Amino acid sequence: IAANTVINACGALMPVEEVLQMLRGMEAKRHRANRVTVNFVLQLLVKAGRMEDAVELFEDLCSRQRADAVTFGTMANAYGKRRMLEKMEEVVRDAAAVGQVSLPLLNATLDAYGKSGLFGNMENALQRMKSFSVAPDLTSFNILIHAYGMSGMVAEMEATVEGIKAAGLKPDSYTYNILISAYGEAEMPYASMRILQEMQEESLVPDAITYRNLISAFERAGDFLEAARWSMWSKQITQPTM
RNA sequence: GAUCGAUCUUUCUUCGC
Repeated sequence: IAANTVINACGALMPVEEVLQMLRGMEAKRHRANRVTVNFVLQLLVKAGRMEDAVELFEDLCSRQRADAVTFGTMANAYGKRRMLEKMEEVVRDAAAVGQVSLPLLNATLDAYGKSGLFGNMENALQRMKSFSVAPDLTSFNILIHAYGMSGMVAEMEATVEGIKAAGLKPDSYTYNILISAYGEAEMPYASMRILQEMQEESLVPDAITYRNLISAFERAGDFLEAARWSMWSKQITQPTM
């Protein structure tokens, strides 16, 4: 009934316990929580750091064939974020077994391997997408760029940026913010600045993250004057006079 | 029956481990 709506609307503000009780209450009364609601609760548990409860719910859903692509994606990401990579792969296998492998799930695995510095696994995960007949999207590319950038693998990163165009996609604000951060990490702040220009040429609006990344880039390179300059500039931009 | 909308994936910060 309306309990689905209540959970979806208020779930984020309610104690997790209450949400769980409500969900169980619905099951007890044979009111079936819909798939979105169940997935929403699963995500709540994950965000609350209650992996044990999340796993319990997940396994319950699996055993009753009620796990869908979002369910598997949520769990794969949860394990990936915790760097429980073998568990994550189990989820991928489970999802594959029932034909519920999604692009977000695969992207979550890319990110997990990338952030773990396991570039070989990341490449394999990328190749694996083909076997699921899934094409990498812009998020996939952003994940790869971030992974290479944060590890100072500038050549690989730039090759991946080329791949975006080759795939017929266009970089978005995430891409540019990641690149600005990456060149900063590599102590190439003027390359970061170039990226900001490109971003503006594409009519994308730099946000607070953009400026923070650029400021850090100059700070890391020891150019505190330029950093201060951008800091003042960003304050003017992001706090327009009223 | 189809499609769309609410739930999963990527950038800075804070906080946890």
